[in-house]
Amino acid sequence: MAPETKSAVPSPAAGSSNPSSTTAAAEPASKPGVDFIRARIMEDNATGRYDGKVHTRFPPEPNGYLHLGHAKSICLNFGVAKEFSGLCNLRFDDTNPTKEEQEYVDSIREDVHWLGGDWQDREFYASNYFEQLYEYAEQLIKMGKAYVDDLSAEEIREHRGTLTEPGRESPWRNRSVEENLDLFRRMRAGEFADGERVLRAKINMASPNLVMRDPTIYRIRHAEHHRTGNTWCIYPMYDFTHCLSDSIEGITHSLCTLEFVNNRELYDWVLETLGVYHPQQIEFARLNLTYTVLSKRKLIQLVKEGHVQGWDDPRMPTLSGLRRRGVPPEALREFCSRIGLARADSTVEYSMLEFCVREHLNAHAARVMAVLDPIKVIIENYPEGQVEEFDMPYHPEDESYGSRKVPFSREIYIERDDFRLDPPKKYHRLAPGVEVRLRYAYFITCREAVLDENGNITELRCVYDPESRGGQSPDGRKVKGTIHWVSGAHALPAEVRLYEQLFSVENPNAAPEGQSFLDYINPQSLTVIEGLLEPALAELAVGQKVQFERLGYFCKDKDSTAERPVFNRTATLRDTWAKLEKKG
RNA sequence: UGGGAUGUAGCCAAGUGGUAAGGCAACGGGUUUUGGCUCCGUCAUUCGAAGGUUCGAACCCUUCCAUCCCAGCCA
Repeated sequence: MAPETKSAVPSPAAGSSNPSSTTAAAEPASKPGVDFIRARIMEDNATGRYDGKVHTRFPPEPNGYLHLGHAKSICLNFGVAKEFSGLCNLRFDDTNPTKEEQEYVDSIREDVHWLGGDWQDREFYASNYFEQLYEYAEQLIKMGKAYVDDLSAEEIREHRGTLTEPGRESPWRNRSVEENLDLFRRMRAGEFADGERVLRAKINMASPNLVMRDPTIYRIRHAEHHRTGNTWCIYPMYDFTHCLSDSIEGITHSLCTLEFVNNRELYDWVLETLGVYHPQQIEFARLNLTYTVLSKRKLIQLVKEGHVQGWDDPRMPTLSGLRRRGVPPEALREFCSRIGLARADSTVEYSMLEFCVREHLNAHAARVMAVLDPIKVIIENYPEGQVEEFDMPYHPEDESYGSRKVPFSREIYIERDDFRLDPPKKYHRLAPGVEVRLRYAYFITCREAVLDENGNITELRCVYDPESRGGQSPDGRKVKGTIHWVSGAHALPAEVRLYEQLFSVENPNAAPEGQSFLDYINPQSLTVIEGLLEPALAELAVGQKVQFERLGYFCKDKDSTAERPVFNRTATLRDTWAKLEKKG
């Protein structure tokens, strides 16, 4: 980008030779130490296990939108693959037709790509393997390692035993191979209704690990699958499908979250019993974040019950929500890198995410001026009808961002919070008799505040110092405050959406008996206001990110129209004055 | 009360027998035409607890405590 004056607001994407979508999910700015998974991969490479190959996969079920928790997994799986010159597949774990939809697979593809995951041509579906999986199931039956059970779901539960007592064997457990085969084939042929029979692995009803007490591996579901339509009426369960999908794809390291530790024994049993290629499952702690919920069930509820305006509501921790909010994918990758990877349950503070967002945007967002809570200022000694233009840089630390012209006139608007009739100690902004700098424009001194009958300030009368043009001190005198402004005659009205945490407590998941996380929804999570923007902002593209000086980072929303732009507040700037004032 | 997993600062997290990295947050200060950024400084005599082994223990042993996961024909 040429360092010249221009009118179009530069965007980080346009100013970078590396569009985010093509950089791998693997290049955070900070270099973390080696975590236990990478350590293990290095060890496997050293010992020649898997022939030095690294092949991972990101395996979402298309039953909802991806969120921050998935971001951790995406960065891990695609990151590890990239770091070790390996591959990472995108695999849809679509074995439950009643919960899955095409809309979700579309959003997942978009979100993974946006975050930087590149699966090239390796987009797979567990449903692609249905025939092969069926063959494996028959093989298990022939080995005497699986049987068709006529027990109802409830009866199976009763037979399973409890945490402390062993289970009991089903009366159908010892059917002949021939009978099992016949029954299983008839299950496939659609001769039975949903729930009438299941196929179970024959393992050990007394195992202390409940997962091993003859787990169901196929159930009957007369339902239309979003990919296979009505060709199947029996569907394999997760525990049977996942390990075999990993095996079929030649996965080396099957990374998943801690709640699957118990399932690993079954993962290994299936592959060992069938005698097929055996990847290793490694578990890590899932992500928890303060002030938010990251469970699919809860996110679905927020959407379906209308507590938010959709999966991409900017308050949602979904990737589409964060994207719309203005969070750059680079910030998310940096976040995932900074939170580390371990096996201890943990809850990361939201401030960690905010830091990553600000860190990236500070370096990559153009600075512009907007007044969100305007109060009119008349500059009494400025000639009526006169308009000047000030050249203002788009970025204080990066000349390549160029600059734009900003009009100035007799009537301007400043932030209501930048004036006090009776300023507290250490208040550096405007007050009666006090001089401040209008950023890149002039020094002004407040002469008088005009109040209405209720005592509300309606306008400020000020005078300016013509010698201070550009905001330079004419005689070396200092002003303590510099405030932003917008010319009244040139201001561009806009809808601005100010977001706060969706929940007002650190852990909305910890609702006591009889209450729910919904009771903690922050009623002020969204405030819509009318703001005034400097005219250069008329040309922003949807999705473009800027800093409104002294206020925060904002992103132009897709709801914008030609007449009326809409902005989402991505994050505020750090505000040490607010902190100071609060302390008194 | 069965099995599994995990406990290092307010929050993440290194550390794997030689005397507690780093980051976030917080706090103090310098700088500043964003009360932003940035820079400098402070922040664990102690690693869930108690015993033991050792010249030496967050790391090894024993016991105890706490938290999380598992009784779907969900993933």
